[in-house]
Amino acid sequence: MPHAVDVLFPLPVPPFRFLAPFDQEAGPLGARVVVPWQGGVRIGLVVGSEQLPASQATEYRDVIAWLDREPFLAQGAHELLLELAESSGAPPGVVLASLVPVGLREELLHEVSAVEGSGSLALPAGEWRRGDSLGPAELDLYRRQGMVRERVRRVERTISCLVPQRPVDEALMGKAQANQRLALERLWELESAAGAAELARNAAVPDSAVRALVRKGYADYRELPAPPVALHAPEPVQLEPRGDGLPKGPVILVSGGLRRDRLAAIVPTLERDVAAGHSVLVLAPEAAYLTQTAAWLASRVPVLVISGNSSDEQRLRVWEEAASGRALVLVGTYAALLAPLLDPARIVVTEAGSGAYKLAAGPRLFIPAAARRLAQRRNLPLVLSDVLASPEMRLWASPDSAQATSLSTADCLGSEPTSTSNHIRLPNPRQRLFASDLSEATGWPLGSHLAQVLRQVQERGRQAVLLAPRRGFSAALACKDCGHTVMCPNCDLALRYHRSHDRLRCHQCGYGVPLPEVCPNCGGSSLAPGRAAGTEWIAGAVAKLLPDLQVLRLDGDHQDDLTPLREGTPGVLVATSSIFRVLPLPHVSLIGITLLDTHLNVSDFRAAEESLRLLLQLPELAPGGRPLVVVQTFQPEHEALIASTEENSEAALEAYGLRLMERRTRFHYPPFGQLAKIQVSSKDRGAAEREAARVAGSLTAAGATGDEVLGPVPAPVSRVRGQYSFLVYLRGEEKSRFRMLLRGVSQASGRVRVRLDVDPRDVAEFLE
DNA sequence: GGGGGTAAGTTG
DNA sequence: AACTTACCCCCT
Repeated sequence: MPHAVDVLFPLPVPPFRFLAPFDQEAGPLGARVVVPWQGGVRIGLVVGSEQLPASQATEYRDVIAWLDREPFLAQGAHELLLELAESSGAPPGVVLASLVPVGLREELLHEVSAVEGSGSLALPAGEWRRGDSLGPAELDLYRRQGMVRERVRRVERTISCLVPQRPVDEALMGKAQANQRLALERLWELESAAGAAELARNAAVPDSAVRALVRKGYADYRELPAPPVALHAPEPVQLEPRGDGLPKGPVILVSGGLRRDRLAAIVPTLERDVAAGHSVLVLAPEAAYLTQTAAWLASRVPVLVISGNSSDEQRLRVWEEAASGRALVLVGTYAALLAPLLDPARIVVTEAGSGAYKLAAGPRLFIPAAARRLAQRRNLPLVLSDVLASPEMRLWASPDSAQATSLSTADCLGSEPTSTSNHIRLPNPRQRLFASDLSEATGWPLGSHLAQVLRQVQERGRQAVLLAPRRGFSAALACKDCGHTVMCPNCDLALRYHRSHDRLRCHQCGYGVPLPEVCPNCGGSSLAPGRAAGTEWIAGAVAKLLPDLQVLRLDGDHQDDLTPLREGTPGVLVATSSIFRVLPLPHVSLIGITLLDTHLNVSDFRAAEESLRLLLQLPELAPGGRPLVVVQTFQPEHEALIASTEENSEAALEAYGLRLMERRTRFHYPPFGQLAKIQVSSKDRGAAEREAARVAGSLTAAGATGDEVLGPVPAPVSRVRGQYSFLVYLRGEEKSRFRMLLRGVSQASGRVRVRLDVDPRDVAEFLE
């Protein structure tokens, strides 16, 4: 009987079916295959197979070649991909594309030859020719008639680059050729671009303009040899193991302490795993944490690293090394989740509550949740560590969370707030924290309390870090006469004022204009910065307050060299949250948060928890020291702030953690209820609104109640990059019913885009 | 009619 | 996503 396989591609299309030819030995599920695709070939992953009656065999095309004899990904990964697609509402191919960073887009040499007796002028029999020597239509015809044999070979890795061929000339000076001219000028500046689409993005022109350049011979593709790369080995940093390993159990929590402490509590177990010949998968939320985690682990165990920053070649090397079966610890971001580790002992998710684990594009997966599914599927122990145990972590660690989907919190709440068998609580570093009530303190953006301790920093020759909520000078420029705020032409957002460049810039779309001299609304000359201060303003205020002290800045626009601070020179650093991505500053004695309310007031049910996590992470900036923390806020009595300042912090945090759980249960928020955000956007406001109403209507028609469907409502930022957005929320108690309703939401229809986020991390945030 | 652009449809 | 086809607009 003919053997059919279902093949998944890293594209937003469903799996397609092909026939496994008799003359080739078929590989297993999870192997990669090469199949006919448009005018050429493409690599896909086998996710299913079936024996077919001979009568149906003619409907499908043949697999050209099997690339693997073993599954290409971690055991069970092909099933996990389909499961994640189902739970996230994204097409399975999109999940594949974002979780598997290697092996699916490799360059292949495709060759064709005529089947005996069917030779033609275009394709002589018995002779192999390059596949692209036949036109797509011709190849398709031969394929349909069974007249062509095909084979593929791996080729030396080269990079196909778009390079300029001729300079801009007269023929491009016309108005109609403006885009092409822009693109060509950009290409000469860049010297080469990774492809037409990339150049088009870079030069902000439609990609047809770039294609026109290639057609006219101004630019062409060139194969440049890929530079050879070695396996990247992290530089080890000493880590002293702590305790004698983790308890046994399906899910272990490690909370409290510094990141180094949590890793130190985990590392004895990893050493034992490696000694027993096993490998371990360790996940980190972002590249900066990954580097540090890998460096610590490398001092105790053999470590491999894979991240979004790794090159294709490096990832491929890591993939091969992982599959080799060597006992090692693979440290990576989401790109490591499906790596083919042969015999893993466990999965460790560091910073497991971090919002940075939420994928920002493609399927909006929350990686710790995906890791949990993988661990469950393979029956592997899962270790979750974070400074604060989130409600998700607590639920997953509760004894019967595997069955219970919308369970009562009784199991979680019933446990004593002391150490349980599967939850290691490390002592939190004692913080000296002072909440400065902005309704009492005078001065802005440096209130009187903060100013006072800053003066002491100068007097004593110490260092301070001030955390600002945004970069730039101020969040807006407004007219004092008419009240007009200068807005972005593409977005429903105020333009941010950047004083150092004398410009206004949009932080959402990148639009920028020189500082207007008069109000664009009333023509008056009373434009002034709004009160929401950014790093530039705060740095200026510090310089004014402490004229003799060096003031450094660290944000997305501006990165001062921090070496003087590391060496102990007195100074003040004004930074955004990007400070958490650089190495710690051991001499800091004061940390100021200029406005905690920006965090507290985020429109999300996790806002308080995230604010507390921010406060608890502050000691990471100066590990070993015990800096004074001054928090400016209009809400000094906020529970998150109270929880972090309690005398007996472990007990207070435990109590607060359980309160968060209880509240999420009561309001049926995730993980105790289901929540999905559906964002409908279009350049045409009316079209977006109508489509959103249609989505909400179709949910209702499918049986959703008024409690379950909320909206449509205009998005809090109603327009971004020229796209108007409306939001519909779907809530639910029972998972299967929620999934059923969600399946009815179409992903795209014409010029209106529908984007789905199951369990959103920020309920109001704009989806890219 | 040719060139540039956008929209819509297809890929097995 | 990548690519092809259909169609509209503008210029000469």
